[in-house]
Amino acid sequence: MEKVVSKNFIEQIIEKDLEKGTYNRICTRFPPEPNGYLHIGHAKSILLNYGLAKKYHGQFNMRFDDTNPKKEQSEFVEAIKTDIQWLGADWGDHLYFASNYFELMYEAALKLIRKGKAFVCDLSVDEIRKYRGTLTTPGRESPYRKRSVEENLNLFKRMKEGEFPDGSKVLRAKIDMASSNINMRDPVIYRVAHMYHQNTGTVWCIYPMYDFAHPIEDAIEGVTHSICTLEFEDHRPLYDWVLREMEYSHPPKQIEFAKLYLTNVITGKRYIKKLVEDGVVDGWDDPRLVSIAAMRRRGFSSESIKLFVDLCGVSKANSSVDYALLEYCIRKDLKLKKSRVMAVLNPISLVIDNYPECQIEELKVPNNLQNKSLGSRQIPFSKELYIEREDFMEEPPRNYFRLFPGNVVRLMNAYLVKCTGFEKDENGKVIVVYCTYDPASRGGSSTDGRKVKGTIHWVSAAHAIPVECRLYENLIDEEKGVYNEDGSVNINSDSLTVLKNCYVEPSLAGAKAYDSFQFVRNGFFCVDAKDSRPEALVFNRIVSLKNSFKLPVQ
RNA sequence: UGGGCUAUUGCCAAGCGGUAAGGCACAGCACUUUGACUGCUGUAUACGUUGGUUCGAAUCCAACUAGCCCAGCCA
Repeated sequence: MEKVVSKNFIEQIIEKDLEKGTYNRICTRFPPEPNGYLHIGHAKSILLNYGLAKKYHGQFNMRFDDTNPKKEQSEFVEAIKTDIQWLGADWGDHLYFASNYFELMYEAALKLIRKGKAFVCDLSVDEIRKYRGTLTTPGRESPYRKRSVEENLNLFKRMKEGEFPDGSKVLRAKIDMASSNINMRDPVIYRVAHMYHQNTGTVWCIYPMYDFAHPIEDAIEGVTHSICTLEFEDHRPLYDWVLREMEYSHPPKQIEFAKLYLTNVITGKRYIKKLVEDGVVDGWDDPRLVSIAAMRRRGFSSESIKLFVDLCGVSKANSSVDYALLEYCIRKDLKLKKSRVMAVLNPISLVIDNYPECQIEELKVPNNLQNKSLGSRQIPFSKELYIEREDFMEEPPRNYFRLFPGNVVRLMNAYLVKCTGFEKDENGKVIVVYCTYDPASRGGSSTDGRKVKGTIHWVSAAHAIPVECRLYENLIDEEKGVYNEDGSVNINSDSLTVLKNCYVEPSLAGAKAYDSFQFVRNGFFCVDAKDSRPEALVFNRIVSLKNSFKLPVQ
């Protein structure tokens, strides 16, 4: 696997910290909120954090940031764990839940109150918003800001005891209502929410806000480098404020990097959710999406995603990576690792005139020509085959070197055949192609030194397994761009093509969990190993077929 | 004159005052049991703009421009 030679800016920060002894050993973390499925963007964060911990012999923590019961479900906790494990980010014993720190956070809040740095505020949501001011005008102090420490202590404890209804009171940090950074204008740090929490049940009815909880979570776990995305940059002063007020001895530092975007691909969780709910796609793992589950189903290996993330790099510049890079990564990873089998997606019959009527040969073929260690398999060869319709042309253009009347091609791993004729139906559509084979060319090598330029794939008609094949194109209509003015997305109506009349070689028989892939012309196909419908092998197009046959420009 | 951040080729991205790495994409050649793969070659007189400092600037300074983020009791 390729190595990114240069060091990204986070690695430079870490190395400096290690050098200066700011930290003896680093600790990173991935802190998802269990409110949905993970996607390729999260993979960048996971692999970044895990990779850093590994590279610098530190620790990687998995932590569910479950401080808001309104949005979280245990179903997502399991899905996220599955995805992260699949990606290979091993958290060892370090699996944590922010909700397990609720007691500590409560005490931290108490400490803040005692220091006179927090107060209970009775303002309503709307009032708080009005008092907050705007981007260009300072805010005004809450009338409750001057409550005594004792009163605040008393009120906050009663909030915890469940005495007050949702929305009636909040705990706020006492910072600076005139700050140019709106996050510092006495931010709410605790709210009342009488509801069931997926981890703590009904033990609590007050929950800490992200800005208060996160630095404490990091500090408790001994996280040194708290890596998050750019939109949290404005929160860093507050993150540091909490750490300072709580007087931690070796406080973590927050570092922000740019999110990963893919050109013409929907990465926003909000949009993905809508596509799932509207039935545009058939679930969170629809192969046209870039959720981890979808990519896994489509046939991406975790190694390919790791490669992709590495090649994308880490910076603070907003950018959008080309999907072609992802395709490159999966090709690169699978190329030598997997067996290549044959399948015909758009079949046309090929009859070998001089091949004995009832003869069937078992040909031994290598599983991967470039990797002999993958061994070989037997596939049947007979008089009647299926070949790809595009591999025959009645009147070939210049430089076409596949099958046409009079031309010789190699049937991959089988024989050299010469096209002798063809037959059309009443509509003028070619239905069968005739040829003769050279028995001496078994295996595909000519005996007389002839150079055969064309090689095509095939399956034995009598033995091949009929399957349904699904070709997945970009879900987005690239011509129109991703988003409309009203915020809706432009769906490509041809994003899923179901080919009913496809054939795969018999070695794939019963392969309901077949983990292999297919190399057809320039196309790269994976057999869906996770498909729950064994009657339908699903082929996922990973690489566009746009280059499958390049006619010379006339 | 609200604050914060960013700007290097079609797309990512190194570079940290000494004369523009690398990858993807693209093009050409060679090789080839799939026109793939592989190998080789080519691709920014140019670093958002304009000034300045310097023997020397993508790197330092100034001004400007463009884009992204922030006014949740979300994370």
